[in-house]
Amino acid sequence: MKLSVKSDYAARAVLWLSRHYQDGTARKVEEMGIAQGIPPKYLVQILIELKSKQIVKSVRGKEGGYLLARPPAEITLGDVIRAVEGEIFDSSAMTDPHCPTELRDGWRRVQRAVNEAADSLTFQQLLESSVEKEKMYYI
Amino acid sequence: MKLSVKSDYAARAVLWLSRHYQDGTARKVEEMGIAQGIPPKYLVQILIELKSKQIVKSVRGKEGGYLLARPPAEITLGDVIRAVEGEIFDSSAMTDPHCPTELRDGWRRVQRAVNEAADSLTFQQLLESSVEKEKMYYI
DNA sequence: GTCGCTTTTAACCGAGAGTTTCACGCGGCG
DNA sequence: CGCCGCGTGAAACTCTCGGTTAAAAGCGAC
Repeated sequence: MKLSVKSDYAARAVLWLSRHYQDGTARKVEEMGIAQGIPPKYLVQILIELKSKQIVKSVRGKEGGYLLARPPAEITLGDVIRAVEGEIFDSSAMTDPHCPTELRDGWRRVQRAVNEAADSLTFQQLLESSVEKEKMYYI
Repeated sequence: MKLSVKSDYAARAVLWLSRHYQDGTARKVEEMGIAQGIPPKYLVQILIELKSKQIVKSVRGKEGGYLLARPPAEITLGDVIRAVEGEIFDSSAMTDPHCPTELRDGWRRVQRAVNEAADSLTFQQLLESSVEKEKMYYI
């Protein structure tokens, strides 16, 4: 069970946009891609999916680019993952009739756990966790 | 993020062996495969991995087969998944230096959540959850 | 209007992992 | 010794992921 790079890329992009959320100005895909080590041509696809799920907005033309559709505090890690991947923690077991129901309940239980964990983590918190760390250095 | 069928198969196999744990007699892989809807030839490979992780034992020769290496109460869902897949919830983000540390901490957090969920679920509990359900019918 | 900059969309492709099957060697029980 | 079922490696097959290409279209400036 491994997380796709796509989800990681998406999260990086949103986190990066979160850092620039204050100024309310759009950022170009290319800039974002280079800054975060993401192939820009690939990043485009991801951003489009994020846009269709109302997580980011876009403006066209010169001085165009992307920006968050809502404040970082209202975007959770779960939102982003679900946007690019379907349901977090999918499994063929969920639909396979051969899978015993007891086991399916088990899978659902860990599924719920990962969902709760991902949904209780906003990008605002991620930002603050970084400044939290900087404070540590002052001690 | 999706669970491989392999993990599902492994869990089904262990659950099935758990049901027959009492009699302490070995069960053939063919029987198990057919009963659980798992390609027997594939199941063999899975069982070998489970055996190398001390989750099941095997006996050879006629009347040979597989049985649990320890009671169902001492086998967790996490044990089984880790046996056939490496670490549960792996991600390239964990090692990629381009991934911001704040985000990496986020990933680790959900990783911990899924690990705890999987480790706190023993096959004994899964078995009991099924009889639990039968009791529901008596109401 | 049109030129240059950007996003948007769809189609495409290579690589690699996951799944499944095959063939054959080996080990123990009767 | 002979049978039966585990043990193991490798071949074939499928499918998704990661990434690229190219064309279409919106927006602003001149």
